[in-house]
Amino acid sequence: LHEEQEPPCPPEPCPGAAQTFDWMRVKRNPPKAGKASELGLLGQPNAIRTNFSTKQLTELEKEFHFNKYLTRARRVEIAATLELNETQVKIWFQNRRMKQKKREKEGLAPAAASRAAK
Amino acid sequence: VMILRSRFLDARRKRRNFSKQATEILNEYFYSHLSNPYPSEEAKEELAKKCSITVSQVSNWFGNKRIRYKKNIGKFQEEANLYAAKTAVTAAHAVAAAVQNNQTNSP
DNA sequence: CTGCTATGATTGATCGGCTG
DNA sequence: CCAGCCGATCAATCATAGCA
Repeated sequence: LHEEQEPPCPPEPCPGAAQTFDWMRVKRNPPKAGKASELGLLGQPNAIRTNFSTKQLTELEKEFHFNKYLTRARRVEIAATLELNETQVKIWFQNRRMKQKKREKEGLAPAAASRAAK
Repeated sequence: VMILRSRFLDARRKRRNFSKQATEILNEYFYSHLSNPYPSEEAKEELAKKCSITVSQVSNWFGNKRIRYKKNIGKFQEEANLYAAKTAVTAAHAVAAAVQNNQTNSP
């Protein structure tokens, strides 16, 4: 357990002045997903989180069980079929793999928790 | 519209609030590391054990806490001061020990 | 019971680092 | 040099818990 104390005011309690640290200023660039073509108007960066339909999720899930990883060809095919861009399909698989790993890890911890304990 | 987004009522999303003490521990860590509230994987495991929750839950907690804190710093000011004071006591003990150990050699 | 806020979890997408 | 992946995180949203 480490800690690099870099406080601008270590000795002074700084009453009611919780400063603003860098992490509080972090701002993510708005999502650029979606298609500019379907937006007659450009300028407005589609900065909205895409809501996948149940049908799209079902197909993606089905494909995932077939292959955890996509080939370029398969990705293009799926993107076209589901009306999503390749990036969205690629990202979906990436997130899905992480989700899978997370599930596996948690599904095998609650039961066993005594050996390496100490 | 049925709001089919029901996601099948995510059975697992039937949460329970964490225990008062677990929240206490998490907040203590958060506010004592306010300059960088990003616990390492090891720290998360330790917190998870102390709070009797999973590492993922610790991650979720910090993720939500960071976002919500910076979204409205003012709303957490009270809480921040409360924990700041608490950790200050801990720090005071350390300082006291240091002083005591330092009084032997003073010009 | 009604309404609103607090909070844990989920997830599409971003960020930085590493790699073939 | 560059696209895809990983791991962590963000940010918005969902659904319930909790309280007046």
